[in-house]
Amino acid sequence: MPNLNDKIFNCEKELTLSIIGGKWKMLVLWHLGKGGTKRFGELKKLMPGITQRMLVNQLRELEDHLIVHREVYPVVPPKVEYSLTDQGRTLIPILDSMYEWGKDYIKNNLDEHAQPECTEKSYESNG
Amino acid sequence: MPNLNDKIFNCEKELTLSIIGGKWKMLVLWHLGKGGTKRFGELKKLMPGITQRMLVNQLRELEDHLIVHREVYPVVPPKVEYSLTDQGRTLIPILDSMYEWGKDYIKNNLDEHAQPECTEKSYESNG
DNA sequence: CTGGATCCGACCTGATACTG
DNA sequence: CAGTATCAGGTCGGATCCAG
Repeated sequence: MPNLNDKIFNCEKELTLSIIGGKWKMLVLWHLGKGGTKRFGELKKLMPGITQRMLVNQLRELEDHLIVHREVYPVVPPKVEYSLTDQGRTLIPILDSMYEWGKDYIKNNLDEHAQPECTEKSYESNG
Repeated sequence: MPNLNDKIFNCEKELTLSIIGGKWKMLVLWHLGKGGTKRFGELKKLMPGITQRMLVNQLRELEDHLIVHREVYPVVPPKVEYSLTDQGRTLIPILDSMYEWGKDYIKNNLDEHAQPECTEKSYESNG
């Protein structure tokens, strides 16, 4: 069992989990998968609760794991764009499954009259 | 967006993640899904690295979330059996996806000559 | 605009000892 | 056998300040 960053896993499921498991990683993946390439500021705007530090942090880890691509434009007002790699895109179906499962879970157990916030499947709005 | 245990989620994916996201939860789910009902001691034996405290802990959370069922037998040497609920079983396909993804990830990126430990799909050995 | 560096608190995880 | 109680360490997440 290979390890990722000096972490040992009992199973490859845990490797997968460690890649998408950060508090904000799935949200990043979601927005990138759904809206395509985004600038740092755009992502930040899309995730109201996140701090800069965390966004940079999560983005970096995703980049290290070859899930997102970081394109730096050497212009005077710095401009950096983030997008999913091909490999990152393969994660989307899993996120969708998790989204559906979570939705069902709410329906079956908590069953409150709350409206989910991520109603779009990531495939759709991307074109 | 309902919350689980006083935790707020940005999306139902995160609710799902919070249910399977514990360090040992997926392993528990895996063993229960693959091997069926198991006693506490059996689970502990199946997860060499885990401590009693953690196993109890993870099992309790899974139970609270209605993912595993806990059957207590009032006998002199205490006997407790754990099994997946119907709802818990619906999580297995997601774990399988994550397993497959992780396996591919290793193949494509780390590509070491290590042998995975969880080679069985949870469906197979259970039925 | 994008992100680095630092400090800090909360929570998760773990080792050990004890109990019905 | 199956837990509970306690104590301790480490990692994660977050606020704030600084820089190219």
